[in-house]
Amino acid sequence: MKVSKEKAEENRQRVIDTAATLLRERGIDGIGIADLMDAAGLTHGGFYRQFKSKDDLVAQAVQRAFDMTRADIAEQLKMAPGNPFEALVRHYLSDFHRDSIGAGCGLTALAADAARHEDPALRSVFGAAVTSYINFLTALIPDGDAASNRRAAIAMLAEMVGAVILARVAPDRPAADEILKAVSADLLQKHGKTQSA
Amino acid sequence: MKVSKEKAEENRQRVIDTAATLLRERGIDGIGIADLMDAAGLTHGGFYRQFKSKDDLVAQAVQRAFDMTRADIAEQLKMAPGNPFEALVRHYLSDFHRDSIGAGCGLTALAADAARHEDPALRSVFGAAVTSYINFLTALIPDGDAASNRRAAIAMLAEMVGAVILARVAPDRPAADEILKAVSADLLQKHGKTQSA
DNA sequence: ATTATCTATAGATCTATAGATAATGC
DNA sequence: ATTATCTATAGATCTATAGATAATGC
Repeated sequence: MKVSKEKAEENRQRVIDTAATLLRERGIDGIGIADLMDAAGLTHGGFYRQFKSKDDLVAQAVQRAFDMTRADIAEQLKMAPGNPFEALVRHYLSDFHRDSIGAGCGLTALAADAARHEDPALRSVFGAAVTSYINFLTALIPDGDAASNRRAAIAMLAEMVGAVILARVAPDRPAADEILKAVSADLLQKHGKTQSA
Repeated sequence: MKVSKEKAEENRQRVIDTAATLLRERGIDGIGIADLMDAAGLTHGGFYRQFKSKDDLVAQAVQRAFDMTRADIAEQLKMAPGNPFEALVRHYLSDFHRDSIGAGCGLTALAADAARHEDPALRSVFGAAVTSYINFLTALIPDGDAASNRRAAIAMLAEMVGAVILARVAPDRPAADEILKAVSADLLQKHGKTQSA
């Protein structure tokens, strides 16, 4: 039953990865420790040697989700070196992002959940993610001076997060498509890019 | 123990009203029927004579939340007859809206939750709310032709919903203020209004 | 000897139902 | 007689813990 230290750490990481996905898919209150450990291939009794509490895991798993999204975005931008702004907009507002809650941005999946939870570690992870997104987008906007770029970055982040959330509850597929396309076009136009059809 | 038909209907409405608030505050999985009925001044056993299931109540309560927000917005616009667009933006992006999840727009409080629930009645309520918001905002935008106004309305809704959600998980109060102010300024500027300081 | 994981369970929830009660509405 | 609400409970969860087990790491 016991495994090597190395394997134990690997198991712990797999629990965090599994939770990062399942939490986004089902919400913080929507996944229990037994189901989660089962999905990671372990029994639920072993959970409390690796994590202090469910809140402890949730904070770590949400951090992991943001780290994975950040790496994913960096990779996407590397694949489109000429126009990182447009690449980001198209990636964030893609059908894939709308349809893959468990692999998508933690702000779209869990920010409303997090706003209700008081755990300081979790709140801190979300606060840092918002700050980090705003700084990242500010640097990506080519238009003007620092203050107006920061303002535009905040508006852009709100618009993208809102668009994905709304697309996920739109009445049907065409309505969801319309939301993502309208917001893509708005952002690309606002920052001086010609929109494609 | 039994009450009049009139009183029973009043009790049922109070349960829906109570749920409309508590669901927004605590999330769909965050409030149980016992607590809910207790908050409405009834015992939880009586619940199932009035509602088919928890899902049944949730759909009705979320509809009630949207109805209340719609009435609230109508009242706000009536108080600022000269400039309904600006009045809406300032109202939606107010500190009050950010701090009052239980009285605020259902899209900011529960859309991410709803995206995970498969109950058709609930999905239908959200789909209708998105459609209704878009049509309402389209009529409010003064700028141009129907197609571009609709696109701008979608972008505006996404931006406002995203801004309130982000402000609720911002790292601190100044950061939350900055988000609401930046998005207010962006929307008022975009549609030809001079922003006030 | 230590410890990562297991089985088993405590105690607190949760949704939903059964049957009793007592006031309404005929 | 009907029925809105009550008390009580079934059965399924949930978080967390206790103690056993067996492989690692000394």
